[in-house]
Amino acid sequence: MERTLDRRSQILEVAARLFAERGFHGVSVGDIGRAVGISGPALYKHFDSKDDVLAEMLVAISERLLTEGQERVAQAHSPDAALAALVDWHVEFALAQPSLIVVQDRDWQSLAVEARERVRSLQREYVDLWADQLRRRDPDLTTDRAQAMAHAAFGLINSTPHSSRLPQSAMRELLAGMALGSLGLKSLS
Amino acid sequence: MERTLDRRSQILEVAARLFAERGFHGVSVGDIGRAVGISGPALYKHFDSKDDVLAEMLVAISERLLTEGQERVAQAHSPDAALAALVDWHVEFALAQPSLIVVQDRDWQSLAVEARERVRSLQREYVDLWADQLRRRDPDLTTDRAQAMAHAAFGLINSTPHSSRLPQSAMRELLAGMALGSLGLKSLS
DNA sequence: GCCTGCGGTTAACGAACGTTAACCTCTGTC
DNA sequence: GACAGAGGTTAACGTTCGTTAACCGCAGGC
Repeated sequence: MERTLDRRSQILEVAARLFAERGFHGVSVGDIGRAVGISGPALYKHFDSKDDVLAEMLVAISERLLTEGQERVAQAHSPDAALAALVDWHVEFALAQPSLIVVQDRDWQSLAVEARERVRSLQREYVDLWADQLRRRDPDLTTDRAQAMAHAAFGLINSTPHSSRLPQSAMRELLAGMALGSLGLKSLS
Repeated sequence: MERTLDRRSQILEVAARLFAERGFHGVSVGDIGRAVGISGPALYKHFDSKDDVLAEMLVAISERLLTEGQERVAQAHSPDAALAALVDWHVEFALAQPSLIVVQDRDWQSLAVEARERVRSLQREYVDLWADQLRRRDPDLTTDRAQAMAHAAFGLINSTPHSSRLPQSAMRELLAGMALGSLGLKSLS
């Protein structure tokens, strides 16, 4: 069954899909309500506002990406292993939650200031998690350059919603291989 | 001076910047008018509708990316050289027109059916331009996989609006190197 | 067996949107 | 020097939006 998540989670899930398809401003609260089987203003029994739905969604993603990323880095025994673990994690997340990935880099600008700054700060920390490992591997790398490399790797991996023709396992292997290649790590196969 | 482009081009340019910042649905015709120094409905002296502005913008980008890409491939003497030329071209375009890059992959879904299909078709052709060169280089590559690789490379290169800390020439070199690395080509330096 | 509160409903609101209408002011043409 | 058209203006339109208000049914605790 599984469609008996509590309403709140169900709304978040469905709203993510709609936001990914049409953008935050392209989706009305009526659309969201209809998609979960309630109608319009009932949404306000669960959230303070439409902006709140987006905020909760984006803060949750950013936190999840960061904390799981930190854990995987902590368990790695070399910068190369850490980077491989980060790539695997990001690929896994992007393949499992393509809608969230799309919303995260398309609609964060629609957040109210407070939530926006929280999300930005978490994202910066996540970028730096990658950048630090890159600089441990190559101490000549400047911080700016390492951050730009992390962003580029995210862009590569986050492209997955744009090309869903491949089976998931093939896509996972392809994206991980390309990401490692782009960062100058030798791919396994 | 140069700010005496004809109004039409000026509107397209300014609208691209606004759409990139806030999304198509997050920008009103009043916003666009204000940004070019006229007010609201005056825009209709130059375009049939707000959708028309977006359509013209996106069709122009897609055509430009494709035709210049085709020319660069035609002048290359090997698949490797063709891919390097495509990477250089895409990087150059993304650095010169970050707003257009953002709008192109964020707001194409807001297009009316006709324009949307035209843009999609041009984009498919551009993807295949890349995919064909990848398959000439490695005949074992399936079409689906080659297309996914092209999309991933676009994602990497198109990440440039998200990280503008580096000087442009350093960014050009970084993105080109990473893109080639992701595609399995040996980078020059 | 009442009552409280959760999760719904429909109706209504003011604001903002895209667009149209009506009008004005130049500028170049015959 | 009348006139047409290009490119502006403000006022006004209908629609849609996010949100609030008022109301209702039902489950669980006392």
